[in-house]
Amino acid sequence: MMTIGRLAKAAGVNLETIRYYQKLQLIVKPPKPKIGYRKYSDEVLEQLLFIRKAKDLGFTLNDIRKLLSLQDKPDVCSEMRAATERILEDIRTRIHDLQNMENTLVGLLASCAESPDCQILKALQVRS
Amino acid sequence: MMTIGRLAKAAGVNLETIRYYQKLQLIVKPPKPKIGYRKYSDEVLEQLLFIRKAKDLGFTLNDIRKLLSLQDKPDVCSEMRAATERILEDIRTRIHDLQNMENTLVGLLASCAESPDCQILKALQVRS
DNA sequence: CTAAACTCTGTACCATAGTACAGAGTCAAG
DNA sequence: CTTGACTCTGTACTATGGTACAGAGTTTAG
Repeated sequence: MMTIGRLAKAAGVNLETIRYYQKLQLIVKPPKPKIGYRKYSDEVLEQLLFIRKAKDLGFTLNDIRKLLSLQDKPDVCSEMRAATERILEDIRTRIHDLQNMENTLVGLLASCAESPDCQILKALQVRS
Repeated sequence: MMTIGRLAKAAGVNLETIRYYQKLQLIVKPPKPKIGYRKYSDEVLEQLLFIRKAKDLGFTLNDIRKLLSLQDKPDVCSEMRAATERILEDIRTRIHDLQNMENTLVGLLASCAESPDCQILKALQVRS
């Protein structure tokens, strides 16, 4: 059991971020004793580390809230797979969009090298 | 010359978006006559269409402000190339990061298919 | 026992890219 | 000449993911 400052250090996140996650219902806010500070268990620490890992994998906080809620359900695995597949789909779409942009920009740079006029500017301009 | 409502329709953007771009100094806010409404030229319309195209290519509004300011400079082409190359770099980094996420998620889904336990959950959890 | 360090609560602020709305002024059609 | 549509100004709100800070209460080390 620890106070919020130690929890933040242990999890490697900003103290304010923990309060923010509490507001978003990602983690539970332990009841405040009449006198003294809230106490946090190792379970909350593990949840914070879970959140960090999931974030690194591209899950949004909204995704993560769902993932955390799934952990208590009986059919965890299939729901987890579904959530993961949805996120994978999304990541692939983003990659595809970015590759389209990449190709367009590469084409613009190539045409720019061949001509004295600024082809990039021309491509963006309506009157040209 | 047209009023802001017609300009918005012609450019295919929300009227409030035009005011927002004015606030960000992306486009010039014409002086308000003592009586009557502001008048917008075709030049502003072209700038709005320019902004839309540049946004589709992945330029941020901040990038676009710089691009618009470059149009008046003598050495447009080289500055335009530099800006474009910078954005291309950025897009490639983003693609790379997303591909890493994609690989990790694909690996998780594959391991999940082989085991009755939820490998995705295990991968995210600290205690496991 | 006192003072520094920490916590609690509430609120405001950052970037990004807008959207919405109130209240006052103005324009245009019937 | 009135009424509905449009514009102007300023401010607040949306989502996302936080960060910062004031002022009050609490804990802990010296």
